Amino acid sequence: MPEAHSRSTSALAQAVAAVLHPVLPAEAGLSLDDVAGMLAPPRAKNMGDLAFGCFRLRPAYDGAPPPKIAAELAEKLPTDGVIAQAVAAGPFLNLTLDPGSMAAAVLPTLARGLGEPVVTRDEKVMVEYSQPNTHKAFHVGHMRNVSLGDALVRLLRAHGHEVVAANYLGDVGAHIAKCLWWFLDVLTEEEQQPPNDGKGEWLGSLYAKANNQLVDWETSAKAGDADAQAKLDAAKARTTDILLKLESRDPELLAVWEKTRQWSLEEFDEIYAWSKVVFDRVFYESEVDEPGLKLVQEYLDKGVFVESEGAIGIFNEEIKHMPFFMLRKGDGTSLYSTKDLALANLKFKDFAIDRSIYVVDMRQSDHFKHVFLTLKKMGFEQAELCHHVPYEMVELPEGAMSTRKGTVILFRALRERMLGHLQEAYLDKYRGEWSDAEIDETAHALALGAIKYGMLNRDVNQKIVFDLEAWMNLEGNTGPYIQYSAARLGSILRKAKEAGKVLDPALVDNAEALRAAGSELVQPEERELIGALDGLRLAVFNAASHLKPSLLCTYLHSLAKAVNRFSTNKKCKVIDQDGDRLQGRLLLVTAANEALRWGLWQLGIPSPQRM
RNA sequence: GCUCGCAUAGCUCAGUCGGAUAGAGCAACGGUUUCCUAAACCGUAGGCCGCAGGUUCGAUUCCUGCUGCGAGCACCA
Repeated sequence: MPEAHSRSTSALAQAVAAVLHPVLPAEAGLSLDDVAGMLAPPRAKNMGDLAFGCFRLRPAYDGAPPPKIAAELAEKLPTDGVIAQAVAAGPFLNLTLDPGSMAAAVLPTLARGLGEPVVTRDEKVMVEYSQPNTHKAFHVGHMRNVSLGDALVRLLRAHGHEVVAANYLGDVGAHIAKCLWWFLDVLTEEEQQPPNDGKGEWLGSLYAKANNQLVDWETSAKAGDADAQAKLDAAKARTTDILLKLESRDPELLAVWEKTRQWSLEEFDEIYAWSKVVFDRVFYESEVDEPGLKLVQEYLDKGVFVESEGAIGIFNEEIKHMPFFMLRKGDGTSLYSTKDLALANLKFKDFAIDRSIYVVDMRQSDHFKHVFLTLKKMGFEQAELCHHVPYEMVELPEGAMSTRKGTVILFRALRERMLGHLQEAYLDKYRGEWSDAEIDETAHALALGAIKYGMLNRDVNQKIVFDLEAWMNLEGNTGPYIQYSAARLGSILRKAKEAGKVLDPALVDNAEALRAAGSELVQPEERELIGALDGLRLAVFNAASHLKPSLLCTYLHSLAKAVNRFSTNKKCKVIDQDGDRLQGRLLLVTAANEALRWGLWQLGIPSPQRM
């Protein structure tokens, strides 16, 4: 029976609910799942494994106070199965569970391996993310979007959806015109040669120079500088000329555009490969600019769109503070908005999706409200199925990133600095002992852990202040901390195997043996770890259904803490055990190792075997 | 001005459906290694959950108003 790796209730809660539910009065009207959903870990560890709040039972008990209900339930509850002890504590019923039952309920599914996602839901979802512009630099800010979009793709798949991961590259538009203006009119033929390495970044620097020059001229012109005004006007005329030629596919310009665009695309491919991000479909703005303009003309003729100050657009009065949504510029060229109309159409037509998610920063919230509203007014009913996932910006300690001020951290510099630091601080000590390839691979995995976890471990509507030094510290609540706790578990399994001690593969399917092995897991750290592992599916469920990977981050950090408490405690050693206790601990370590690695991978973070 | 977001420990942040004594990380102080990885673990200290009302048996959580910070608001994407 295929099953998505996410559930709204945990395995332990379900096992307990099966015993608790029959004891509750039918008048309470609670289903088995309701009861399971009301069970949660108690406030403090010494209160037991699960707690049941009796507040909602009040009406069924003629309004009796919850503490009295809890006391009554504690009396009635059978304690010879999964529930070993039931104690009323105020309005709560605190339950201590039988170790063998806990282990049997939680560990086998994890120890078997969670594997690849299975489609269990009807809703097919497209997640569009990344959307970098060609001819512009790729920097840390873009990494938040990539990390977030990729994690959402993975989480929705784990949640049981069929997902189309889509990218949408900005390969046409005003920024291209500015870059090509600089490239063609300012650079000499000799200067037009890009470096062998980092062609895309080099192109981005040309765009930055062009843009800075235009801003400078504009500033001077406003201050009354006639010369600057003349230069600005000329440049603007030229960029418009380039833009028009680009949209009409002028052969000469097209050749330059194709050549330079390719430099950026190659760099993006390299970045995505390093980031372990894969797209099922890449859309290009260049494939929707013409269809977009056609749509604008069509709906202008139909009277849905109107002309205003030379531009074409629509007045969406629903958005009071800025009702006019421009769809075609006065010079006849297209805008981001123009292309978004055609793109939405294309997505639904080509992929038969049921839901379309746009991962784009929060500043575009009004834009997408306009897009979806406009689509609806055009009679495109599927606009209802479009959904913008906004997120806050990434800033530097000294303030917002600015290409102009040169304060951006470009991707390549970020990568090199992280890899260099990780090797020097943690991995160089293994030189000679490990192969260079393994050291490189481990540094790569840790760098991904640091940057992705850093970007994801924060609610989407919180700003991130990116402090490279702090993130490279790798202490505390970080990706590498979680990777480290998994590596330790891997190390335990590896050393146990060397000592000839392995998990009996038949154990996970043998109820009797499971109970016997599980009953040995009585140390507080072991019980706590089983309880923590029980939360994995719920964490994935919440992260996927709320589209918030940060929820999984928070869970994995608490799981890693439980793992490290177990690994550190000498009373929980594995290798010096035998028999049922050895099997119980091997089962626990195997399950925890799988949970951590699988959980991290749902965030796009690989786990090194050792570190 | 209008719209949206944020405000919780010294700093950076969690806090599921409104429920027990509001939790982590960093920084500070003290402790743990005859080592299944000290990138770890344990302990101490640290709080007007921005302010004022409202709803509720119960509010950090929901509602209203206010204050502070940030972002967006016509030819950029």
